[in-house]
Amino acid sequence: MYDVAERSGVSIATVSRVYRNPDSVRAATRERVLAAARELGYVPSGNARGLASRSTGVLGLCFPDYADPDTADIEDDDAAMLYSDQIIRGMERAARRHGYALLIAASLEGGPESLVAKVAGRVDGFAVLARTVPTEELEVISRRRPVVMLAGPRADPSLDHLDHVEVANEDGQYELTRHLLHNHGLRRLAYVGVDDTSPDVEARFRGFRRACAEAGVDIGTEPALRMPMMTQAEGARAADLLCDGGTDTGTGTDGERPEAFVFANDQMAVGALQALERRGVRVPDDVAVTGFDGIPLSRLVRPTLTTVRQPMVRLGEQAAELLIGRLRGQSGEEPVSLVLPVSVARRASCGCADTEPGTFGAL
Amino acid sequence: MYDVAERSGVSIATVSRVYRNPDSVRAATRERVLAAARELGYVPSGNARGLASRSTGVLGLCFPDYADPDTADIEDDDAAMLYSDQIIRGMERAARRHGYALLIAASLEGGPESLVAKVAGRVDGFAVLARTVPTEELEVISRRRPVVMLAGPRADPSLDHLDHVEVANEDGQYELTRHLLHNHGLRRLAYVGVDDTSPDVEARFRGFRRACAEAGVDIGTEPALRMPMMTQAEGARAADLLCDGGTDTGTGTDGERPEAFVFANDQMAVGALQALERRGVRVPDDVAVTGFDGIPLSRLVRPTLTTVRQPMVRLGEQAAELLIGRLRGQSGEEPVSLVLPVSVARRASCGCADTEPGTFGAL
DNA sequence: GTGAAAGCGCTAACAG
DNA sequence: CTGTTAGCGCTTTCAC
Repeated sequence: MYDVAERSGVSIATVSRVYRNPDSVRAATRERVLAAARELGYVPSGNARGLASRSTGVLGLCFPDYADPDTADIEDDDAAMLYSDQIIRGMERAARRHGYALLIAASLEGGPESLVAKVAGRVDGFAVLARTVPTEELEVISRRRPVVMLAGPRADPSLDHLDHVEVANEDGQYELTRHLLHNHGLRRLAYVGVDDTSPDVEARFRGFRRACAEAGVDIGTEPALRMPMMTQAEGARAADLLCDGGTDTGTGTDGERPEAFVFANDQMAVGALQALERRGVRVPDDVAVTGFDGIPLSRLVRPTLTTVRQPMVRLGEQAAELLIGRLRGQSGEEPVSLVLPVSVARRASCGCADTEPGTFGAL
Repeated sequence: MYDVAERSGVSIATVSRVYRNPDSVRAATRERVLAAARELGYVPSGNARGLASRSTGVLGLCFPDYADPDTADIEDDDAAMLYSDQIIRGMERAARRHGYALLIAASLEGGPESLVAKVAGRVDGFAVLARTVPTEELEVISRRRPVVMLAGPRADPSLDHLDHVEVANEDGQYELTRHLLHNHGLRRLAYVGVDDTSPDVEARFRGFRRACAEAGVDIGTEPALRMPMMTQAEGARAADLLCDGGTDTGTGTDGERPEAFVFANDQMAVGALQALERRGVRVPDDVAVTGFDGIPLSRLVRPTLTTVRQPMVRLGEQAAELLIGRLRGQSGEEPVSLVLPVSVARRASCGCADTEPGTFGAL
């Protein structure tokens, strides 16, 4: 910058002005500066800028490196769009609309200084996919810049002051379950959750229970099954267990095979479809299967999977909007908490005709 | 940082050491510092750090905001994974492996200071999707930091010094065309390109020509058709034109409908499938249709689309590796140029049985 | 092992 | 409209 100033015969202040506020500089001067900059190959230092102006014009996003090994190599992993990809997309778009760029990093452990801290130090504010970052670290960081939590509701009270966006897990599962109950007249439903108690999954289960309770179907207070992980492999295992009557908790089935397997996510449901096909159990004729999430894979499997679609792109957009609102000092003091609506995708695996666009109709 | 130093009774130099090189500080001191930092909610400033150490630990990526309006709202645009998404994924992963974060921004016009410049100023090096950034600007920036071009080959000689990675467009199209020629015995092939001459598309067409020439099929030196854009709508229009004998250039068909429509990308091919269905022309019985890219949609349409799959995730990974190599001062002076291999996906639209995993087999 | 001091490259008043 | 002058918060020799 000093060189540019010298070469164009002005002060560094003027060079600075040319970039930050072009109109405040006489056109001729401006051209001279720009020309010098071009000749010198001048690239303004974002760091120095940020330091001096205490703001970076960058938003951050931390997400888990969620690579389910089961799906990792489908199509060289080209086709399977993960949550994080969609959130990234939404957030980048919204950020860009407001002139921000997006810094992304999957969480990674580290010494006293994790990648999160590194990201945090380079952005004006950032979003975190729930449970990606140690609570304590988040707490510390959130004292200095706006942070919004994504998807997982405020698990920890020490994080209650954070803004937060999630999807309607409970309502979605409730609607789906009602569909099974009322439209398909099913009664013996088995819910498959996960050991590791996740707020999202618990909310979904609550929706399931509520629907069952309203229909007078007793399914107990616990999922029929809790698997250690929410992967395809575990989904397949769950299906096997359920078929073999390996459980009698909360299915209301007394060992009989349930009429519907209600999975806490699509991954497991897809694994189940696979296992059922292997065993020769027909879906949906012999048993209905449902998932949750609406991942692209859910439309690729046969039968197509009935599920609850989450608006992940919107999630990312909302995160950016919220952060930018905070940065502008709008959105008062109160922490904001948004719940994005979901929609039930009725497809073949519950016995519906798959009328959904997509196979070709969408084109 | 000064506060942390004071509170823990050390100098700022020591605080700095605790974060950058923990082992150079006595354990007791270190703990004291860390505790103070926690109490104060200290978040190291990435900017100040970068300024002082002249490096950011961040890689950048500029991509076009490629939102084909035709596909934009499929499934709330949740399902359609764009190129950029895959490249982002690959690049983030590779960057992370080496301790870098990734700063992303879709290109956007601006005053003297575009978003690109902003990104450039905040990263140690970055990748650019071809034709996303004005050549001149790139030239200037690349004098200061490593830049790698993605996908589009060195269009401009002033950019010849840049590293660059692309996919085997020509070979891919060549293989696909040979398949049509030899395995399906087709002769009257029509290639559909685009007006706006793109290096990728030209390379693909060269592959097409080469295969035709080798098989003794004359198709002239120009694509049968060049559409203004590579969208579904244009693909549909192209199919109509071809069916109506609206061209007699280079099809070798003299107005008769060609036996195969070879599209320069999947988008157009998908649009064509749609148009053909409308007209009652059966694919592949009446005419074969092929695309290029291997977008997820190509597996969702019926018939599934025969195409050439590009390894976009690898592209992103390579970009990151290349940059990091440069930053480490490895990879000598010479610009590196990589060509990633592609693979032909033989699916239903060319008359092959779609044996490809994915519908269920992949699970 | 720890402190002191000199910048890193830019922005933002404040004068002129 | 343009120049002067302080820092912004950290890293980094170089002493101690």
